[in-house]
Amino acid sequence: MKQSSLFSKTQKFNPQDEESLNAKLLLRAGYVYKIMAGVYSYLPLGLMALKNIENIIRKHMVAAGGSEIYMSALHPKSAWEVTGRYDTLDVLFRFTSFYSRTDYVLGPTHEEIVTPLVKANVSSYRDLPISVFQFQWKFRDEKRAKSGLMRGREFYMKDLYSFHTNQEDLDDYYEKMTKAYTAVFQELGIGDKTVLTYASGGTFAKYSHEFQMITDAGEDLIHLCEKCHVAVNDEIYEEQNTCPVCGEKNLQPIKAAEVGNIFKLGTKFSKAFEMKFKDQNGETKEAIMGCYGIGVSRLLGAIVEASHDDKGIILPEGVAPFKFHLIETKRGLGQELYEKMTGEGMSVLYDDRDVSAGEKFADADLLGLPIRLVVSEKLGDKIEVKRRAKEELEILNYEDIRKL
RNA sequence: CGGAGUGUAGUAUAACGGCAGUAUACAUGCUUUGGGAGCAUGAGGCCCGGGUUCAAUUCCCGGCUCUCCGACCA
Repeated sequence: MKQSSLFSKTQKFNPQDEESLNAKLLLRAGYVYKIMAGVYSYLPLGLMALKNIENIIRKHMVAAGGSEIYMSALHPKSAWEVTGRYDTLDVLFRFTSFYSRTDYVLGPTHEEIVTPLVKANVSSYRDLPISVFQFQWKFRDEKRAKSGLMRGREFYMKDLYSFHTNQEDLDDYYEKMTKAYTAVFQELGIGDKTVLTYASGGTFAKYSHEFQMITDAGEDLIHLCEKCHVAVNDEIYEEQNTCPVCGEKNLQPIKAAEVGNIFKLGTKFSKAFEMKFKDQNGETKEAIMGCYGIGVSRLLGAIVEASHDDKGIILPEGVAPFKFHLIETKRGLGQELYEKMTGEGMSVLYDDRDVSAGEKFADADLLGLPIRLVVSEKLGDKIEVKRRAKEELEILNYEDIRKL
């Protein structure tokens, strides 16, 4: 894409009413635009990055047997009355139709919607297990939105729900999902910083598991076992606690941001909605459920928190909206290379704007695309290559670029 | 929701009880082209409501907004 036709623009100054790094950088770089506290519009670069994260997650969910669906964000009050959460869930956005005086809910999560849906499509053990997932904007009336994309009132999330005939089958699938999540964060480039964390399990399990990315920008305190790369959330941690895997006593307290959460729901929702099936013996049983979430928009914020320098964002290749950022020091100089590269299917943002070279360099650092290419008169046919995450410059031929 | 702060142009900021200034971005022209270039010209602004005052962007009260701390977080 040509940068001259890119919708968003960079900003020279940090916004004065933002403290968090991800908000400052993403706003300045023109990835997002702030509407109000905890609510952002996604501009082309931000949306592309978001979709890249989404696609990586989708790939692993499909590989784990998930079927992608889309459930409405607008919910009837009645669904939430079934579980009693209409009255008890404080983050629930409720509103009333001006015309009919009907009450509605904006979906903060989808157990109340997915359970009746699966009920309508499952009647036998032969239909199970089944897992469905979706990507969707969720709405939660957070008392205090904060930290840029990290805690918003409207946020993008992947939520997957699994339904099983028995506990062992849920346990197996839960294990499978744990592996899938690990693979997702690895592919997103934050695998080293993201640890499986034991958290409160609710009524049906001893633990739930969070995937916590270590960062000072996080809200959570976890106790890390450096040997096993797992942690215990402070909310269930007690002094005598040891690593749940190896028994190590000295766990390190450290701040982290929750980027994923997997949870065994048991029969809580299948009971409420009477989501039953007939087993081999013709007996009627309630399905056993699990749910598995990943905060997609929060991940974009978390990745920026984890990967930046004083000049701007440094995006991992799987997330970056483009792989290459092509800069020309004189107008038109990069045109030919740009056409050649896009002709061969390479992902390149070509800065063809009529601005000074200095401004282009500064913007390239701010946007944080993985590989910067420079063409100039002094280089001739050669191309200067610099990785955003590194200092070194290389002067290469086109053939070398192709190998990248 | 409790506490603290904040609010001036698209963005970042300054000053002031009496014509609101600068930088940047924007428009036009010329110059320039490897680290946010230069000159000239132009357009653009005091969160809302009330009070005090001859006069309020400025002081007072209330509201709203955003940020931070806390509480909250299937």
